[in-house]
Amino acid sequence: MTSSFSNLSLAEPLARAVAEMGYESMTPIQAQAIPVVLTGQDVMGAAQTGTGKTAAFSLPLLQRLLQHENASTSPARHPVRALVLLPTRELADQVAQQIALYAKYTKLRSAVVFGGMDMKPQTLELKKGVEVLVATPGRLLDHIEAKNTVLNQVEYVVLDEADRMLDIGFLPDLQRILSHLPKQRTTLLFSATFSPEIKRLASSYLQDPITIEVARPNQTASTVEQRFYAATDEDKRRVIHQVLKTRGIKQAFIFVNSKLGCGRLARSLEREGLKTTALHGDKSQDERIKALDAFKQGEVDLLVCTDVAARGLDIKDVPAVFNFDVPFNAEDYVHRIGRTGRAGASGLAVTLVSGSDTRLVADIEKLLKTKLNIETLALDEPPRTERPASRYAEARPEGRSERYERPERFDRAARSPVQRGGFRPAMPSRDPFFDRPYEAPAAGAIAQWDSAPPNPAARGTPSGNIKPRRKLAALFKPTEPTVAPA
DNA sequence: AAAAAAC
Repeated sequence: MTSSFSNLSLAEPLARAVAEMGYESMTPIQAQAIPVVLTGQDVMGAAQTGTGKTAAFSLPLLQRLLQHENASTSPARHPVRALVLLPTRELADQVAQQIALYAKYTKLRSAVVFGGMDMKPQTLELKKGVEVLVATPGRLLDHIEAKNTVLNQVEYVVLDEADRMLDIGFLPDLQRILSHLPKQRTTLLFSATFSPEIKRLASSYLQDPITIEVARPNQTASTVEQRFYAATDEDKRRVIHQVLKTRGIKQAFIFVNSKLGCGRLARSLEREGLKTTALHGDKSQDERIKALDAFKQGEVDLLVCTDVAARGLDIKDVPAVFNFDVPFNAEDYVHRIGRTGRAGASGLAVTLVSGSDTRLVADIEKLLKTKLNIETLALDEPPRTERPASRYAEARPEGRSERYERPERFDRAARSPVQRGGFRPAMPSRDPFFDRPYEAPAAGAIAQWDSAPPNPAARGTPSGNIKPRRKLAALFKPTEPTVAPA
């Protein structure tokens, strides 16, 4: 059985677009999903991203839209007939661009709506009418409420990254959207991971679904080398430096668990001489686009990001992924490291494990059904650096006061930084990072606590800016063994 | 312990 696109008997405009894009043989997910989607049945598909999933559902979807005219409306109107929902703006954009390419020789119109952008251009497009609408949930609900679009003619719904769309954070929005759709419709769910709960929940949205599993669900690509290194929070950056150096890695994603930590880590790494940018959901859409672009263009080497970038982003040839923080959900681990080793390329995934993360690693072991070995990396002695006497001594012109050093001030009314007639000082790192003498951990040791201040009284700061760490005494108290009731 | 998605 040859699985080539030319055997599919796609409608001429679709076949032309596919040929033009250089597609010849189908990927496994395409070979399996396309015939099923063409029948119009519901689908639950487990497939790694980067395997041609978007084409796998959108080509047969477009084919069906072309085959079956919508009888209930005049051809002059363009009701939304297919709705594709995604959990992040970047993904929505990416999928919409692909669909637009596939549909470019058809008369079908497509559009994408997501937040962080002006409503008006989106509204205009929706009012002109589109057959295929790609969206993130929040903004779509906005448009529904503003009556910019009506979804009562929708024949096909696709939930991409379905496990995320069905998770508790998205579910209310999703249910509201689905309540606007006809009950009689085809529903397609795709994800690389399906937890048992999500599977159960998903099946309540599907009618007699066909299950497609091209790779075992919840699996990682075999081309990705997975490493787990024990490291305290302090040592984590040093491990990153060293792995980048010894492996000769040029570019990497570095995942963290919080937006705050994301900005902080990016700044630290930048100070340490690595070209770094940060990507997280508190950045403006403009900044998000710029960060991703800079990474794609190779202008920066490291993209420090939250799970906003964990799923589906199609960036070619990312040689490595670091988990600076172990993800809270084991499923997210699978998605994160799926950013590397795509389409058969080899990749490296390094997860940095501190003492409090062992539980999370155990969760990953359970999900992957694999024993994971936590190693200790012998770190090189860090180079000693010469410090100027004062932090800004080199940059401060003679006779200028220390107060002159802040280069810009923020104008609240104008919502923008105001340049002062100053200079941007060269900022030597104050970070003890490079200067700290290194103590090699015992083989197999896991850091017991991350940089706990030696003196409990020193926790917090007078300004109260820094929250005290967890109550250390409680952590070290021996726990009573629990006895099962008789 | 968090992130994402609307203004």
